[in-house]
Amino acid sequence: MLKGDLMSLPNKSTPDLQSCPIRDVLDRIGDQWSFLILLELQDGVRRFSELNRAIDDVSKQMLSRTLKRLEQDGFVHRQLYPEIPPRVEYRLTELGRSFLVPLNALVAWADAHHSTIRNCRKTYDAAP
Amino acid sequence: MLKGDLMSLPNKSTPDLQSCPIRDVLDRIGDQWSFLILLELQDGVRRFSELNRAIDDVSKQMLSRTLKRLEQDGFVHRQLYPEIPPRVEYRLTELGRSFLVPLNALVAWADAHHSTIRNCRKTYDAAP
DNA sequence: CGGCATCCCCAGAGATACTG
DNA sequence: CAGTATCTCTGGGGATGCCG
Repeated sequence: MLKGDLMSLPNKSTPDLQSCPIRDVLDRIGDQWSFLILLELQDGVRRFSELNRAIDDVSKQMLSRTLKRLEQDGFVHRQLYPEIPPRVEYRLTELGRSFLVPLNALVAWADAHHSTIRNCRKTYDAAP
Repeated sequence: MLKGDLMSLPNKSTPDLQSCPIRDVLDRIGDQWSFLILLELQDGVRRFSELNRAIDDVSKQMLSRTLKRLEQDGFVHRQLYPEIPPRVEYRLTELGRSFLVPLNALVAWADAHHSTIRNCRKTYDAAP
């Protein structure tokens, strides 16, 4: 039952975080914006400003940084049209699309269990 | 295709992060330790010190804080045995176990695509 | 329009020490 | 053993402004 995968989690004797797949991946896309961008791109191509508007509480600074990292890791493809004014389009790569599967599973789980979690918090906080 | 779920992602007009399930959930378990703890607990009951040893680069400070949050959110059950010296056992709740499904999907994905990602980074960084 | 550079600031992680 | 308390400090994110 994923024993093999878990064995590749050994924090023991592997001070290098990069060597642990899940830690390496989550350190990159576990931030506040990455997954929102990926979800936004799942419907197709988006321009920078479109993403900025779609995720309305992200600054263009963070959007820029996050997109660059996603591009760097191969989740996203960046296409520049050298027009004036410049136009840039972002789309998911094959890798990025494949990531949508586990990501959407997570979204579905969160959606299904959110109210339960919120109730747990209330109960917990109500206790002395 | 999960359109319904995506519509519940609207950052627009919902300044309250709590109201977005996936953001709320990921803000809590998207940190560096939560998912490692959950994975460690999937094999059964663990004592505090066992977790501390299993995840060898977590401080007991952070382990304690993270466990408390996981308990608060209902992922983990904490059982105190009032002995001397004290003994505390942690185990997954039903909710916690259900979360293992999407989590393990993510682990499997990371495991399968980690080398691809690392190659992408190299290629990207090599480019001028 | 897209995106860096710069400055600032604070939540959060580490270190250390103490307690039931 | 299983935490909590306090302090410190850093790095990641916001705000602002400039550039091609």
